[in-house]
Amino acid sequence: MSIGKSLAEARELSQLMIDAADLSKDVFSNIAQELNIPVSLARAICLLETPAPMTELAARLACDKSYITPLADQMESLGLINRVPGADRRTKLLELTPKGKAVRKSLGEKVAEFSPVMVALNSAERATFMKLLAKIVKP
Amino acid sequence: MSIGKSLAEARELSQLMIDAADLSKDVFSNIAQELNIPVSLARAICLLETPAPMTELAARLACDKSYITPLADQMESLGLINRVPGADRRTKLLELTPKGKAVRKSLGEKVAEFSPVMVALNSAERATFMKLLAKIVKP
DNA sequence: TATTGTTATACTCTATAACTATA
DNA sequence: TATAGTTATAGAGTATAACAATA
Repeated sequence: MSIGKSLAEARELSQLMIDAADLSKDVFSNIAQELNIPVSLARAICLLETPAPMTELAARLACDKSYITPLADQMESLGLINRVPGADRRTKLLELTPKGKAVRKSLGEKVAEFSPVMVALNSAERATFMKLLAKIVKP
Repeated sequence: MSIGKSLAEARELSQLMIDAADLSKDVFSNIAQELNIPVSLARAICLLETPAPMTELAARLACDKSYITPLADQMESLGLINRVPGADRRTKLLELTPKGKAVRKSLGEKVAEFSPVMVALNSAERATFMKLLAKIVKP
């Protein structure tokens, strides 16, 4: 294969992958918007299946802990979580309220229904896609 | 298939796809950094195979034209492009200098060599991957 | 001394709106 | 009137650093 060709292939394939990821994020944003939840909060809510310390949530979101405080403030003021005592007196767990759990369930259902990978690919294709993605991400 | 299972699959697959795209972007950022080019400029340079009006570059980068001016300023001050007259007296074309072309060539070569999709997948796998991505993005 | 969460601040990226000059 | 590029400004999203309480 010529160098020029692999160059073009690398660019095209990388760009297509980025486009697909962006599309997936856009769909998630739209789902969050329909539920009247800022998308940053929706992401956090998805990661709160069980109560978690704020530092742990920061790790899951791959962001700084200082970013979590205003996020938690917003979720709290929307009645989606409560700050409950943790192992320490330092630690606060973010725990979904019943309303928060309902929102999380709705998010999950809509993601399963409208996520581009679910809409565009059948079960066998998704299995293949998963294997290829794992190869790209893992090494 | 249970609803719970497809929900988990949707999330896992979407997240993996986003992770793969982020990895690809990180690799590109590192390549740009090694060449001492801000990544925003590197992206633009890749799209300037032939001289293009600034509005056209904005369209290719999917951004507002007002974002192009400072980008062009930086590229110009680094000696990577020149603003040359276009069809109109309004239009300016961004044209890579010899240095700009050399940087673009280096970028292309490194992308072809280090892009995660190229590193992780063989030719047949890339063909499959491309088809699946096209299905996700196109419809 | 190290860690949890908070606060205040600052930075990066990008867009909006108003402007100039052409068309 | 519409278009190309520019300018000034503003906003979203996120990080850094210093701090308080606790360990």
